[in-house]
Amino acid sequence: MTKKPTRVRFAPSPTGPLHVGGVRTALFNYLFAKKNDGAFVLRIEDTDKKREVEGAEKYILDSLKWCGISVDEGPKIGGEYGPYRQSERNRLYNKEIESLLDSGHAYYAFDSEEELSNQRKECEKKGETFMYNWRNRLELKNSLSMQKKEVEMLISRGEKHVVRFLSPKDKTIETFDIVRGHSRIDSNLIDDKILIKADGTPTYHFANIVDDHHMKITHVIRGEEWLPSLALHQLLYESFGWEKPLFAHLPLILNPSGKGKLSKRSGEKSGFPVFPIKWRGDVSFEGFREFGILPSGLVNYLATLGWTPDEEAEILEITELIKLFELEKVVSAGANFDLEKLKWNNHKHIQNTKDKILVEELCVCFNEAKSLNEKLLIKAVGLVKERANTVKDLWGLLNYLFYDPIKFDEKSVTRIKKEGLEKILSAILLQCKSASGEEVFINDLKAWGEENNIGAGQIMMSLRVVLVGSLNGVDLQKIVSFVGLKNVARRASRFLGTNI
RNA sequence: GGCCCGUUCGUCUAUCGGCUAGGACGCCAGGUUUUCAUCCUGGUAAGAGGGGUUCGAUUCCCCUACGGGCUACCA
Repeated sequence: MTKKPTRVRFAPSPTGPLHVGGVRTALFNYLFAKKNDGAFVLRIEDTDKKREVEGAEKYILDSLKWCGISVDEGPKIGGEYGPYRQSERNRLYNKEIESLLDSGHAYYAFDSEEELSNQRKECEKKGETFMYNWRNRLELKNSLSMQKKEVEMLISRGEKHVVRFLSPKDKTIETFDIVRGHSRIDSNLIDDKILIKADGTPTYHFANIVDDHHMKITHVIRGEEWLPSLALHQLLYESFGWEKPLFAHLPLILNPSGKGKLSKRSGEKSGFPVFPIKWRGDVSFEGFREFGILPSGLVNYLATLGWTPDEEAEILEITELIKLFELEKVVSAGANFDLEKLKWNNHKHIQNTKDKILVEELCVCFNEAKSLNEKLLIKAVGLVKERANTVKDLWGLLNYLFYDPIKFDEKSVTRIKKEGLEKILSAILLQCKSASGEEVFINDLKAWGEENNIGAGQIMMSLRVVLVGSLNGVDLQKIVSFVGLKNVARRASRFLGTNI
């Protein structure tokens, strides 16, 4: 038997910016596809035109691209099984619903939304849940309870109607999920879900099954929020007589406190974004990119949230993640989002990233960075990057390499305000004028200290405060070499002017 | 409310019945750094509770508790 080629899909609906939960779902699909030499399909589930948000589809594409997740088939990219927007596949859904109607697995229903919502409210009053299924379908307005002629009449008259799935009675549905294993569901608890809405468009449940089948999807990897409808989906496959794909439901990403799904609000509360890149809509939201997170860092962190590679390595590029990925090893419990660990992960990725690329990302975060000399900026980034957790950190870390300190840290200043400070400062100024050059600046200064009986520590700390504004920063000789003697002299006289 | 899923250090997780419960983040301490950070070393800290099954349960089963998800002509 020849194995069918692996095909997975990521199927977001364009109702707003894609959030990290979605990014992780896409990532797991992608890793699984690439691991198995398969195809990663992007399908836009835009069946609900009311909720569609302009720019969302582009945002999804841009986000995936930024993360390094390449799409094999999808809108704009094309592919053998297109179109890849559900709104462009209505003909297919219409054709397929006919077959379910013919086989008796689906039926027409004429109840208005208002009627149903009233029923729902009444049930609620009694503490019950309204369910459209075997219990009550014969008391409602549909092609099962009405005469055939009447139904035909209503339809030919253009009466508003939906198509519902006829869920079976007294059946046990055995479901299988790669991360959760086997489960049994009582079909009596399933309702007659609407398959085709009154406007003629399909609902998620229907379009999803039809598309997965026609797009030859072999593995459905999606969020846990779909687990409750797994039985329904299996029933739908059976009704069509189609072979069903394998399912894997990913655990949800919870907010840092573990209470509830990670949301924009919970992110804001904890001070971090939940979107990959900047969203420009009616309101704009910052993304992880603007927050200073590298795509490789985000991808690495997200991949290990709910999955651990066999190897001990924790810092992995996407190509390595592909090699190690195993869907079977995905954990089943939800995971709290931990900013600290993301930052640590990102710190490691910064070390592995070329300075030039870091500068590009830095310019995304700070407009001001664009006005600096690129070559110098690259050099500066190389000097400070080992201290940075985020790209944004770099800016604060390299500031003193380009700008004279404006403020002097009080604590640092008190620490250097000792006997001999003025002498040190004049020595520094004098040293700047000497012809021996900047590369031996520190050595010469040390020698001067020895001759004058002033400790090297005091000299170095003083020079540091003069140059940086506080007791922080990279190796002093490196700073001197970077800024040049002219700047050292200016900073020293400025310090003299403001602090002495 | 009903249904579904889950529960190991504060957090992410390892363990496929033998455990002195391992690793990572964080935190703390020490070392390196004539500063700070990085880095290195060490430390801290866990099986929700109760019943079974078993020679032996973190691991298998049941109950309870807690948490999450779903319950739309949204996806």
